[in-house]
Amino acid sequence: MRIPETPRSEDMTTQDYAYHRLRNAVIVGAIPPGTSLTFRGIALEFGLSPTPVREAIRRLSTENAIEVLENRRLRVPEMTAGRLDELLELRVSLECHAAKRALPHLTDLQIDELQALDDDMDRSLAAGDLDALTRTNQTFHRSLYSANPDQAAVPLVESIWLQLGPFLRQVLHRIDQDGADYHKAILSALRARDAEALTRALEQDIRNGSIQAGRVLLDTPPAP
Amino acid sequence: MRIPETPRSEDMTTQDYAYHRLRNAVIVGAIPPGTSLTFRGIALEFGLSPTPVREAIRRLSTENAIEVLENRRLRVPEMTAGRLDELLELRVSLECHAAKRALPHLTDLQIDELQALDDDMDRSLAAGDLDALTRTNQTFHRSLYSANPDQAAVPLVESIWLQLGPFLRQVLHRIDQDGADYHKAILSALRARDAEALTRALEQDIRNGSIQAGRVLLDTPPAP
DNA sequence: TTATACAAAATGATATCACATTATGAGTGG
DNA sequence: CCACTCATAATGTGATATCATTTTGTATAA
Repeated sequence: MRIPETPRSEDMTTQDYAYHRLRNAVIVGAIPPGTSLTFRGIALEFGLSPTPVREAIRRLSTENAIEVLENRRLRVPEMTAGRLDELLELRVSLECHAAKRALPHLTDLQIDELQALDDDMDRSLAAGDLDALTRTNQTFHRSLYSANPDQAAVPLVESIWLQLGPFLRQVLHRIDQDGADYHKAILSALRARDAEALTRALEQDIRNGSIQAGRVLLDTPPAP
Repeated sequence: MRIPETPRSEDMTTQDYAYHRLRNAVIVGAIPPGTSLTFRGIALEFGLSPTPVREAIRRLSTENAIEVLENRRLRVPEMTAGRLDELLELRVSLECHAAKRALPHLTDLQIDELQALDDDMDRSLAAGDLDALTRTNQTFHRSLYSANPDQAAVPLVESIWLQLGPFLRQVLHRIDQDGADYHKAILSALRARDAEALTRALEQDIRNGSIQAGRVLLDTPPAP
């Protein structure tokens, strides 16, 4: 097992570092679902003591990104067709709700910033940098919902992203084939302050990944 | 600061005990929002070492039940009118979604069990046991959504419950005045397999607490 | 070959300790 | 009465050690 390294700023706590490194590993699919992990193994690989690693993993297990089994093993949960459908419908429901409630708070300046993020994504796609694409896509959605100053949905959405992580990642290289860029539709809806069009575009943006992810899931049944 | 004790079974891990005891304290409102806590203070009060307490609090902060500030202090977040509204609308959106997706999986037997839980609540209300009422109410909702075998919404809903905890608790003694029992309406909608009526009843059930909580919030502005 | 038993190694959990950082409060000067 | 300084206490963090439990691998028996 090889977990990608991530940058660590000097004011970052060890526990935080372990959390972000593991989180990133889950999102980019570096830990295949079902892989058996141990606290001590991770601590050894990270060159840390078990204490901060345990705290990091407890946080991730609270977010349902990692399962803590009773037999002293940790793993990224397996995906099933039913769970995938459930997570995606939850995403649609939650993110449409969050977007609708953010809309009245959005300033023109903020829409410009979202536009810039979308341009970044176009560049990442052209450059074939899927990691950056994933990251910026999440920033795009997060920024949108965060326009609502009392917003409480983002942490929940992030938990779902974490659970979908490995699969959406696998699917990204197919999405560019699709060509349909729903972010453009989202941006026009924002500019027009059209809640109806906004949720329609967002729903398509999410469901598009859904269909593709479904295909990937069917192509790669879980190992026996 | 006095944190109520909670039962601890012998197979329960220390960290789990600390988590559940703190969680309960938040839900029953034993820790007033804004109260300043420390890891070591809690460890001392619980008679435990700081390590498992830290893990427990990290879990709770991931669920947004407790804030970890940079100035070495922990606290239960203050409630504002905006945040309350946000949390309640999120509850409506999320729980209606979860209920709709649970409905096709619900068996008659499971509906009977929900009916029994509702009867329990009536008894708790008559006996004036608000703690039991709170607990059983949550069990009612959780059981409903959990009928969906692939359900992923319950952990998210629980996070919102935790954030609303102290306020809904304060409000409970007013709700019995109201007399309207939306759980009865929920149960008939379930029996009739009527998704429309189900979400309507659920929405009212949640919003009812909403209105009452709003009043309480206005009655008790945060300390200066 | 398969099943069982058992010893050895690995693991999770948690208390303790050491260290750097931060808060606190008394004392001082304005 | 207020602002500032600074020594002391308190705190968060993380490494280490210990213990009970579980897993694992090997050897023995069927």
